[in-house]
Amino acid sequence: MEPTDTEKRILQAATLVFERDGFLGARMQVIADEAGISKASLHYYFRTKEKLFDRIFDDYTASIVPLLSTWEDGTDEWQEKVRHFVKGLMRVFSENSLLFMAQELHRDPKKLEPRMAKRRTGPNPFITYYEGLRAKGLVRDMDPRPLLVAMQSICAYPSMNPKMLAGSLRMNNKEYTAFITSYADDAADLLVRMMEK
Amino acid sequence: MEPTDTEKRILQAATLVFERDGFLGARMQVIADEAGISKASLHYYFRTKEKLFDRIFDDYTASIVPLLSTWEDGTDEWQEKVRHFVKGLMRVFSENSLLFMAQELHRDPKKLEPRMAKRRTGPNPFITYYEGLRAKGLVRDMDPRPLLVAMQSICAYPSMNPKMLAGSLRMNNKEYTAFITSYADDAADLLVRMMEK
DNA sequence: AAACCGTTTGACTATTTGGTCAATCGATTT
DNA sequence: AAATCGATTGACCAAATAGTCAAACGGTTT
Repeated sequence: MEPTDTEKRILQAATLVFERDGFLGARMQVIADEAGISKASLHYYFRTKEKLFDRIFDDYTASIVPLLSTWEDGTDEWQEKVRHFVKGLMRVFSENSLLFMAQELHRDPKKLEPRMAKRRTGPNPFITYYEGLRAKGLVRDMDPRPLLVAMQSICAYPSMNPKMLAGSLRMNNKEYTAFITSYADDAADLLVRMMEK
Repeated sequence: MEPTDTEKRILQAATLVFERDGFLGARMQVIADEAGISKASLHYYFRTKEKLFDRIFDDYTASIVPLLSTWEDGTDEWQEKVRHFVKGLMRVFSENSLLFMAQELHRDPKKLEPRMAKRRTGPNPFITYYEGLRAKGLVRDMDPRPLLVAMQSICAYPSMNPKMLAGSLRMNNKEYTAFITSYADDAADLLVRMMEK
C-alpha cells in the first residue's frame, strides 16, 4: 500500500489547508489547487472530505505514538526522559497544529473518538512510569494525573493559541516564534521541578 | 445602551452555538431558533454573523480583564495571588470555551487582532508583579515569561482539548469533568512550586 | 381613528461548495 | 494498432445558507 506520488502531494496539501482553515473552512478546490490536480481527481483519491480528514487525523496521531515509548524503555534518568519527551512533543506540535483537530474533536466527537480509542491500550505509559518512580521514592509523592495534564498543557497550548499568548507577552509573531523555541528547555525544567522531591 | 431582553437572549444563544459549532459551523438559523426568534429578526439586531461574533468576542475578553487586577492590588502573599488567579482563570475557561476563539483568531487574525490589541496597554501585569518579587528575592530568580506561558497553558488547555486529555487519562466525560474541578487546586500548587525559591 | 415607528417575519435570492459523471488521456498489453 | 484500464478532468447538479425586503404587527402619540 505504498502511497503514490499524487497521494502524497494531496496529503501534504490537505494538511496545510486543514491546519490553516480548519475542517469546515477547508475547500476541496483549494486543496486540489495546492496539490496541483483537479477537484475531480482529488475526489478520485479520497471520495469525501471526511475520509481525507480521517486520514490526516490518523497519520497525525500515529506520529505521536513513538514518543510514548520514552516512558517504557531506555535507561535514562527520569529527568532526562522528561526533557526528551517534552522537547519531542513540542516539536510535533510546532510542526503540525493541534488546533484544528481539537476543534473537530469538539464539534463532532462521535466521528473521531472511536479512532482515538483504538490507539489507547492499557494504562497511560507516563502514569505507570511515574507510579514506579514514586514507589521507589525518587519523585514527589503525588497523584501523577495533574502532572500529566500540566505536561500536555505546557507542551500543546503555546502552539495552539499563539496569538493570545503573543499578545500577553507583547510580542509580534516573529518574536514569539523565537521565544517558543527557547521555551522548550524552560518548560522541561519547570516540569522536572514539579516532580522533584 | 441597556441591552434589551431580546438582545440578551440572542447573545446567550449565539454564545452557546458558537462555542459548540465554531464560527464557520454556526448557523444563523440555529442561533435564531435557540433565541426563539426568526432569522430575519436576528439580522435586524446584528446585521451580519461577523458583527455578532465580534460582540461575543468582546464580551468574553472583557470578562477576563478583572482577573488581571489580581496582580495589581491587594495585600495577599504572592502564593495566594497565584491561587486566586489560577482558580479564577480556570472558572472563566470552564464556563466559556476558548477553543472557538483560538480557532477564529488563527483562521483570520486580521479580523480580531486589532480588537485584542485595544485591551492591552502597558506591560503584562503578571510580568511586572513577578519582577517586583524577584527584585526583593522572594521568588525564584528566573525570566517570568515562561512562567506566564506555563500558567496560561495549565489553565486553558484542559478545557480547550478535553477529549484528548480525557483519552490520555482513560476517563469518560463525567469522570474528566469531576477530575478537572479538583485539578484547579493541584494546578495552583504546581505553579506555586515553579516560582518558589 | 389615523399617523407613526420600532420590531418581527415569511418568502425570496445569490452564491458557495461537496460531490458526480461521462468523456478523455496515456501507458501497457495483446 | 487495437483493446485494456487506471488516472484525470471539465461540466454539471443539488443542497445549504447568509443576507434582503416588503409587508404586517402592536404599542404610543397626535
